Amino acid sequence: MTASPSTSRDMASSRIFETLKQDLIRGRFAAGEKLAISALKDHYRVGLSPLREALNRLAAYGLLEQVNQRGFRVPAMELEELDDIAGLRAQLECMALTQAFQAGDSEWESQVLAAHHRLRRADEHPEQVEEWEQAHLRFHRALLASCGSHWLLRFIEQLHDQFDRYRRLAPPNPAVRKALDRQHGELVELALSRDIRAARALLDDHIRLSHSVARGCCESPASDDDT
Amino acid sequence: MTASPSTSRDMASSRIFETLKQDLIRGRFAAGEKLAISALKDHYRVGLSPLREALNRLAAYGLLEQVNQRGFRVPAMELEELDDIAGLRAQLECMALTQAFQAGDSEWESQVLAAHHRLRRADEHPEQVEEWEQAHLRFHRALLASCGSHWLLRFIEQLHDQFDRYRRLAPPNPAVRKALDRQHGELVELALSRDIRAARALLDDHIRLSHSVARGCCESPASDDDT
DNA sequence: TTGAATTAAAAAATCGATTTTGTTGAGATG
DNA sequence: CATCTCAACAAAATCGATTTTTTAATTCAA
Repeated sequence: MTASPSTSRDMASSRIFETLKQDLIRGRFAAGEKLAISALKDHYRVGLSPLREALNRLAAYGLLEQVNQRGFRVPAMELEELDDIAGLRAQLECMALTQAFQAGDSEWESQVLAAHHRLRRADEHPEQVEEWEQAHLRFHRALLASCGSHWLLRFIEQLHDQFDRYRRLAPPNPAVRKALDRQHGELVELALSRDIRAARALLDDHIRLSHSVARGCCESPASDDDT
Repeated sequence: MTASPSTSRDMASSRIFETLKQDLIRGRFAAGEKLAISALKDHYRVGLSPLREALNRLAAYGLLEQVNQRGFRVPAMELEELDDIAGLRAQLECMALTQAFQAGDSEWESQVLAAHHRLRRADEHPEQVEEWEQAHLRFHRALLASCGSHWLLRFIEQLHDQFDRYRRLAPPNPAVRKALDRQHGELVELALSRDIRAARALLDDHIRLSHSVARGCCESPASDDDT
């Protein structure tokens, strides 16, 4: 983790927000589940006020739904919505990629290379899923970082989080995963050579391929795991 | 207002959220201003908990900034950001327009016509600014409503709110306003005839023109007005 | 037996008070 | 004279209790 230089310990509400956000993306809660607030309070060992503030933020972000006078629930997962998310993600990321290639300087190139290196390292430890997930997110972030549009990056991040919520539920597919990994390397090369056309096509393919994997999320009986 | 059939009175936090959202977009607070929470509490006559929940939602939505341990502040207004917002808005709305034209049925056509009619009616009462603003927002919403992408519409709405925050601060320009109004009518015609190419060009122009007006937000000494 | 009405239990939303943290300015120190 | 320290203050964040609303269970009448 590159962030938080010990000087800035943040509020309880921010901590619980991050924790809940990750748990929602990781699929720790069932889709459509109604969240029992006092149960969350006990489980995460936080007070009611910070917890409710975090829930409100998550609802505004789209990772929870707030129903009038009856609390919060985890959004349902529907293939139709996944298709929407993936399609829009492809369009927005291709848009950002073009701008990133046009505006990117050598500092950007370095960051992309560095992020890719960390991703490959994370690949070597398949047991540390969360490390890989973080490195993967950061690689895609680095690739588009120089696009110059704060709001575009913001929306892409939001879509990525939504997308991952589906993808993480889908059964892994080693063959496809290998192809996806290869594409990461190819994206780096195309970034360095500033081949916009080829890179757009590749990124579009990349998201499409990942999308096809994520679509498996609604089949398997969600074999649970981990900590 | 078409919503809320008396049966569903919503929570204090939702009410204060809507009120604050509107006040932020209308420019009732100075850009960069730090919000004094207890002052807000007194002014809006609400408790601390619902108020804080509303502030958290607004921060997640992008209409406020939350600073670590020192409360909330109104985001600064920068021309650079306005350009970002307007540019992205143009791209996303043109994207949505294309899809809306392809998927729109006769019900959609009716809604567009109806929304346009209300907008023209609102035009006749220049003193009721808020009525016009609402009708205007709803017209643009209706035009894209049939695009089929929940998330695209969501982002467009968010950008529209951000854009209006700048536009509302800019001095009015009756000549340009007239041109913009004319474009609304032309958009309706192009929608009915499904002329995607022309409509895209027109919508792009429309946003660009509105953008040029909004850019005046940083010059004038913000002569205040209304209620 | 069904179904509307009542009420008891549970959960969410809100309030008022407390704790924690950041800010300011007076006085001490170099 | 500038800078540092520390107390007093102000503001934000959090807690625990109360109020409001929903949900479920149960009763009573048709």
